[in-house]
Amino acid sequence: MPEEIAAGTLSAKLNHLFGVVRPADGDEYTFDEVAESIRTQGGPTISATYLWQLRKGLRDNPTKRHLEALAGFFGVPPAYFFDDAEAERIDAELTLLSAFRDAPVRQIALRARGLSAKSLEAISDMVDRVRELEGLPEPASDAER
Amino acid sequence: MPEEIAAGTLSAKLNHLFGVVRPADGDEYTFDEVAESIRTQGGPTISATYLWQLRKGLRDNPTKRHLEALAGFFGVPPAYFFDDAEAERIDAELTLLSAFRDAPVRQIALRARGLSAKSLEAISDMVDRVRELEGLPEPASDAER
DNA sequence: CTCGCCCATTCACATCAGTTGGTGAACTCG
DNA sequence: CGAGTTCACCAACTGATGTGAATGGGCGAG
Repeated sequence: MPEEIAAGTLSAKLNHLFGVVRPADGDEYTFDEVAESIRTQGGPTISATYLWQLRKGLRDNPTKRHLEALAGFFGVPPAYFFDDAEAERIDAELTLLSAFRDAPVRQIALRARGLSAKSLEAISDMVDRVRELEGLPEPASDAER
Repeated sequence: MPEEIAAGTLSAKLNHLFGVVRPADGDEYTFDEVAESIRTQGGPTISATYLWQLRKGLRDNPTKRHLEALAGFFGVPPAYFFDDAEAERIDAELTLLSAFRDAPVRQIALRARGLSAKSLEAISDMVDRVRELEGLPEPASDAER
């Protein structure tokens, strides 16, 4: 039985990339080839062994420069290695962004800035009550994670 | 004279983020606060000292997990630290978003979403009145351009 | 002024990211 | 069949990343 690889891990992503981006002749890139290619294309040194460790999941948590190099080689944005883990957070971000496109909401937020904690709390309560009055559902809290 | 910081470096970006995303009372986050906050919000441990080193540019090349944590704290996608173009684009939004960075304010904004125009107006008026009560100046209108 | 606190900065050190130098299995070509 | 290559895989080590504990400056309270 092949070793389990949890989805969304760096290991899984690298594995996928190796499978998908291949040299002209059909077979997967070899660890040495990738290492060599990265080095010659001006990237940082990266050992074939280390590539193997990353793909196997023995090492996760590479540094910024190595992530850049890997992303560069496989032709994906560096975000590719983060997205899944950060998907939720980015979603939250998008929710925020869409909220502030609503002009009146934005205006309120801008003006609420700098108010005392007490006042903010009062206003927050009031918004909730009005929300209830208008029959809107509980909004997704922005806390968590 | 302040030390030169080359544009586009991690140092520069962090520096910018510190300047832009601030706690409720106007001053910048302290290194301890950031470290503490990241830790309590389930992130990896990160020392105040290390944050300082990164900001100062004495260390670049943090690991994946630390990048995730930093991005998470400042509310930017991890790509912010990689792609310069992306960083600029996000910066533009960030300025506006800075109002929402203040957790309570953000909460209000999220909950105000979807309310009727009438309710929004009422709340807006209320905010203005409280603002006046607390002796805050007229906020910069977010109108136009 | 002086005590206490908070904060940036410094430095000595520990931990873990990343490398070096292997072993053997599989595959090629005499 | 061997001798030579090439590859995944392993393990012991090196050094950069990241930490903790100490230093010193700034600032408000008493």
